[in-house]
Amino acid sequence: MNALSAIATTRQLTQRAVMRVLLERGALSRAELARLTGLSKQTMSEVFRELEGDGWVRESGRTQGTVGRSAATYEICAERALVFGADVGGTKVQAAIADMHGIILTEMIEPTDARGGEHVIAQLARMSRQLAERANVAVERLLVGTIGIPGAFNTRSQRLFMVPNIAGLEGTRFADTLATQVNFDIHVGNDVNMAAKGEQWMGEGRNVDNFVFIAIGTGIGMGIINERRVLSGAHGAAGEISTLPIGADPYDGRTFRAGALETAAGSVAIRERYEGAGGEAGLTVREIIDRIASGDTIASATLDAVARTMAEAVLAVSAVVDPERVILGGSIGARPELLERIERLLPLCMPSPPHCTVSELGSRAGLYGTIASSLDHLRESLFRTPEIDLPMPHAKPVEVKS
Amino acid sequence: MNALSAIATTRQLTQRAVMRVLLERGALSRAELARLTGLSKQTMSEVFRELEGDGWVRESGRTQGTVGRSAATYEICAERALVFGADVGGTKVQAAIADMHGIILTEMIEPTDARGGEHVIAQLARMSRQLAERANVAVERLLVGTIGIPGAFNTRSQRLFMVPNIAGLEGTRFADTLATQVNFDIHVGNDVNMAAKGEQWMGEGRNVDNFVFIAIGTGIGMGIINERRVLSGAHGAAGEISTLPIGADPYDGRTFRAGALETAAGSVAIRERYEGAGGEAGLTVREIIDRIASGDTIASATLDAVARTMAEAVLAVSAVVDPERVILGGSIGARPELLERIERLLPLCMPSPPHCTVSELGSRAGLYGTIASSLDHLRESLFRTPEIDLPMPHAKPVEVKS
DNA sequence: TTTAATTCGTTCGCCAACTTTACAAATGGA
DNA sequence: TCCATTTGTAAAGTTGGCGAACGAATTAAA
Repeated sequence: MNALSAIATTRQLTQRAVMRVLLERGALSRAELARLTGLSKQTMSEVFRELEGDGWVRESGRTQGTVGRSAATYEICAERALVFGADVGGTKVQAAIADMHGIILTEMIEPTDARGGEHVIAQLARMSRQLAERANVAVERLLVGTIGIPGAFNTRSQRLFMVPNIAGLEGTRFADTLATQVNFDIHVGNDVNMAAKGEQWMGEGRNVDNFVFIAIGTGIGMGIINERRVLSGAHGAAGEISTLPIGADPYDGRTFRAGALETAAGSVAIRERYEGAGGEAGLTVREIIDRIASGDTIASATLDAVARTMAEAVLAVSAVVDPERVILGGSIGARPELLERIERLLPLCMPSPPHCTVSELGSRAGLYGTIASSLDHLRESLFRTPEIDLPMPHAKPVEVKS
Repeated sequence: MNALSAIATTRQLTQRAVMRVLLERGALSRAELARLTGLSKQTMSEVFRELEGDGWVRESGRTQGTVGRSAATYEICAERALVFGADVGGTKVQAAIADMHGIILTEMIEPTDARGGEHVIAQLARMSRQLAERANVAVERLLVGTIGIPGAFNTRSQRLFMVPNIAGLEGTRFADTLATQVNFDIHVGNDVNMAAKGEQWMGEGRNVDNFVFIAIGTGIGMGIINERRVLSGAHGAAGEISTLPIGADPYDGRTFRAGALETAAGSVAIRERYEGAGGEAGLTVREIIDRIASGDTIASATLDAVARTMAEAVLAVSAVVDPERVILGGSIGARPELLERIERLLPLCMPSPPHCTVSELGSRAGLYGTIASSLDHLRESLFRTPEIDLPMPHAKPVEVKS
């Protein structure tokens, strides 16, 4: 609490309280808001004068039909503050901008700039400008952006690690660099974590406080939502379950890099397993799974084996973080044939298996997650009551006196 | 923000800010505090008059040696609010009370009431009274208590589950029942989580934001500290790693109850393995490990195998929650012979293993954890700035407009 | 159509909490 | 001894919010 602020914050607090309620409940009259917040009507009038002056709210109509004088209702100017989100993959970039309600105004997809590094960053900056232009809004309205990337962003060092799929980003201060080019706050997250966040916002994870999103495709990754928040771990590597010691010997040198689980259940493993069991060579995983319907027993057995491994992975994950639900995604994870098998196997290896489903948002989960994350940060910065926090050291000397 | 509060909170906020700084920095003068908080000297004087009147602070001395008039310094009356902590095990109960600084005033140990259920609850209530009496403080000063229990406490239903070691507690509303008998807030946590919290406060987990505490004894359990907070999971079962599918086949009916990992690396498994390999029958695990020093190769090989399994468990845990550090505890986990072996094995199965250590607090970790947890709750209720929170619904309809 | 009841939103007077300015009191150093 | 410096209090002013009262608007009832 700095000089002058002690009192000045009071008004800020009430403004924020009003904005929060308004964002939640939609259009409301001043009198209703006074009742909801416990503030007085006069205060409410004054607060609204200020908020309206700053463009945060506007009159939206009048109440009718009830006894008594009709009231003016106010609503949030949702486009007063906008957010940017982009899901950067090895091949394509999906990006969008949304207003404070999370309504997506514009969205676009283009191939990831193959030159990587600075070029990708410049590409993202350009896309944010283009999206604003197309939506016909001032770029200055963009206040927060979140980028999902297949890699680990170390929040302490502010550097990106483990980004094999995009050239020239390893070890860069990605967020800072981009932030200087776009003039708004940038947050960076792992793409699978973002997909999990997307499912939390708009998909199978709605109203679920603790769940995991497992993406099974070329690689295997997981995003953990714990108490409604993304769990990142010490180095931003939480959920990197490709290395789980399941399905293959983790001490084997060949599994060291890709990880035991990925070696056993990734798409390469599936093809090898299928071909090794006498299946036709050269098929994609999608084609192999498609063949199950037409009675290909080798394909079926292959998927059985994968399911058995993945069920063990679900067991392992449940043992550690105890999710309420498991959402499967990715090109392989989204297949109902796999879900079926996993659901059959789980009760055989654990007493109370978590509820399993398939991703609701598919390839859009990551993009939605970046928007959701941006909205979180936006609301946090706009509406959170500021903590008076000098860090409170936790460890104090203990003397046992008796 | 409820009725009437908007104004009333302002002074509360400043009082809390002052208390926080004072708790952190120790004795300070009013002028110093004014500078630190940014509030004016007069406000500070007034706030101190109030705090002193309520018994929260007292004059502790005067500054000397500096230019200018000497100032009166104030300190927190640490014994103004006390906390209770108890670690309930199958055989014994460790309990203590501490002041606001975490200084333990009294502590005691007694056998767990074998009749279980209500009797254990009554025992805890009595112990809290006895401890207060012995420390010569009024019981009314006790404001918060935390109980560590080998089981899972479901915060939603407020009921205890999976408490095989203490009779008559399964499914009870433990916290509520105890709270009515003691007249202060009661929080309940898993004993291993509490041990982790203890290590965070006073042991190997100091200043480590993300770590896990693995207890290896008769059973195997884990407490996860994520971003400085205990990670509980959806059903309070996070960290129940005895069921990890490692070291034994999880689909095997025999491992279904105890869990694969525990079947492979618990104390029963160690004895069986040792005897199965031709070791002397009837030894305790402690004795088996002790024999390694005197050249018992069977004992050494037995522990090698356990270490190999536990290293895989560490790998699995790291893959999921990415801890910065792993702390080993429990009668077996605390043995340096095991740590040595695990540390040798980890680099063979994972690229960047977490730092591993042995518990610093040993059997006191759990008790310390309950005290730390109580202090957290106490400080939260006394000093946290209240959030104005009508829950902010996150999911809003999205319309893709373009 | 008139009147009553009800609700909205503003004005007025007041309070609580903080700030700035001013100043007396205490203290170490020149 | 005097002075610069710092502490702590007093007085006056500012900001934000509250309750009461009241006019305005609107529906319900007479």
